[in-house]
Amino acid sequence: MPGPTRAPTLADVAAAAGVSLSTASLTFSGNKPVSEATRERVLSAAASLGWTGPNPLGRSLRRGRSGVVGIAVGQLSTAFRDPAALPMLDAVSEVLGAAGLGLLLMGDDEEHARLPLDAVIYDICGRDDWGPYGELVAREVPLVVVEGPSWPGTTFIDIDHRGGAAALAAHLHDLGHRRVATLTLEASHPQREREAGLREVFPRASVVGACASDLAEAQRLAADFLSADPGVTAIVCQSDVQAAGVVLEARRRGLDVPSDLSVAGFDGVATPWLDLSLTTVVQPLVAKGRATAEAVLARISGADVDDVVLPVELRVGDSTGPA
Amino acid sequence: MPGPTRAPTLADVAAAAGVSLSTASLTFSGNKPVSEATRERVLSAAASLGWTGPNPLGRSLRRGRSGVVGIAVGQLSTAFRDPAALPMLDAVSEVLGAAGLGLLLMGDDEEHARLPLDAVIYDICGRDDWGPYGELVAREVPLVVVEGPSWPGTTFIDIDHRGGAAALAAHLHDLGHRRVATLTLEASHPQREREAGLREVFPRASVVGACASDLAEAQRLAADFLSADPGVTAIVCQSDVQAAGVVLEARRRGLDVPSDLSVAGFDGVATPWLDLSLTTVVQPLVAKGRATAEAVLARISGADVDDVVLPVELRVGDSTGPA
DNA sequence: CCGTCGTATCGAAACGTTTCGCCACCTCAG
DNA sequence: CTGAGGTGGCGAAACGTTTCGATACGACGG
Repeated sequence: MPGPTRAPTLADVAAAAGVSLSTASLTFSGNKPVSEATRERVLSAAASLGWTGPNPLGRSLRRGRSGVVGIAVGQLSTAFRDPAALPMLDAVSEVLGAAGLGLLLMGDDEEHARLPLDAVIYDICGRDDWGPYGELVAREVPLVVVEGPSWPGTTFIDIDHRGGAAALAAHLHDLGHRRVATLTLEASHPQREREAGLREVFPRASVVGACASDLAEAQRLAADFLSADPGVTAIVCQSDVQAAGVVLEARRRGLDVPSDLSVAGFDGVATPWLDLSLTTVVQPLVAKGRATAEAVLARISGADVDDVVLPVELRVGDSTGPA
Repeated sequence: MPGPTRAPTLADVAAAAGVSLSTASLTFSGNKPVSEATRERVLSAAASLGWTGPNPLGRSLRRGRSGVVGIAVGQLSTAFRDPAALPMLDAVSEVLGAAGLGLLLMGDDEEHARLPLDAVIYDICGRDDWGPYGELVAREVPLVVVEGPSWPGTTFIDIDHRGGAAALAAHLHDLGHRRVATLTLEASHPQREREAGLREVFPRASVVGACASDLAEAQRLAADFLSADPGVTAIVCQSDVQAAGVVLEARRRGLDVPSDLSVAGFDGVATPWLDLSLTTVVQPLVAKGRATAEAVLARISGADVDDVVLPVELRVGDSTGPA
């Protein structure tokens, strides 16, 4: 009499096949050899019972792993609106997926710290700290921090913000620019490093403002700035999206880029809707994602992992020219 | 003698506090009252042992729930490049997060079906079917399909593609357009429905081509089409990003939008880099996300859930005008 | 013919939690 | 003083899997 019969378990399969629980388990895990005859008996028993493979919950408890890796990105829509986030996320997901791990989005709320996570990736460029961090450390969940500030007991994946920004600044200096302004990200590790790199060359660069990597916000800040201080010959932004906003705003006021104003970005992402190739610092997004995922895998397997700093590359486009 | 001592368990806490395992559990879950004296004893025992709350793995097995909900979106970078995806994702995440659930990204590989998932959201507009579906159904994992084709035993969340597309088409017809072309998404449920809506008004609309919701691809298709067939007065796209691509390409050829060519989109997302407000069909992205998440919650709790079809709204912008 | 080895299988013990049913005790009404 | 009712706590049984150590058995070399 069927009724609302509960899902079959491996024990049911074993019983139906007339073998022990352990043999049934081995049949599916393949961790030890099983004779062909019994293998077939077990498989057909499983099929006829409709058993669909080991229950992930039981398996997780036994193995001490859930196969789920959290990725903390702050507000989701903000994080993914930045086109730099996607190739990185893709690479992380690909490497983890190949290892059978899944990626869980950790938003703003802290509840997620109670979920079964094997490791957590911190990729919250915008912020310097984050709530559940303490709880995760206490639970000894491996932490991999991407472009974050220094924290004890975690692995870091970073890029050479400072070097890239300095190279870009040198490029502008070579072009004859002397009065330079910068549009920065909100206070954070990348913001500080990138600004420091710029100031190695232009110690007194003025500040347009600080905002997220958002076109409209950048445009607004540029509008205010250009109205007030028409004297600068170049604006260095901390993201390509910001730079695009500045370009659009400059044009709106009749300024030509780059002959009237040079504009530079950071990241090296595609901006197909802009008919101009930005001068920018290209960061290796895919390599960053891979390195992050590989650090996660290593930490999960208990290995010690060295921090990583990836190189960046200056790409000169059509948005910068002689002062 | 400390050494590499394993993490403390609730049983250790109970022993240290001199109470039974069950009492210790109740102290933290609050499922039954515990006297103030013992509560304090247990709490301080937990604190001194460094016990950081119930191990999610044990809890998951016992409760039969992991707290993780999968969301299948196909290739990640493709899915999230579409700006329509983000508000929806945000809303889903918010509602699920409030219920203590996390969102796990399921990419293209099928391994993820072996993870401990309480439910799965199918939001793969681009495709008509997907590998692990069968396995998930066999495991009786609740499935909520967003804008997908009909599948047995799943819950559907949809929008009124056809009605919206028809309303938009009527708007163009009112403006006097008679020769209309359409740029569609790749074959899928939304594509079919939106095209059907258009053909209610323009049965013989020609087809520019089909592509993802991608600016560059749309631009390329528009270029080919406009070179070959200059006779149409309006192009109806199946996404705003596509429409933006068509606008850019039309302008590149010296055509004015809307006086030389009317262009319409779908979705109602922000395109801040376009100095033109698109005529489009606005879909309620946040409501769609909320409805999806609520369906998931209901299905997880075992309830039967009705399918949902959300209304859309025509928004007339500056990209369409008299023929 | 006996000792050894390798292979296939099995039983039992984890993994860490929640919850069901029961017991002991205290209080209060009769 | 006694029985009823309520409260706080306890023991034990799940939840479903993997894996360790032991056992049975056939083959093989001496």
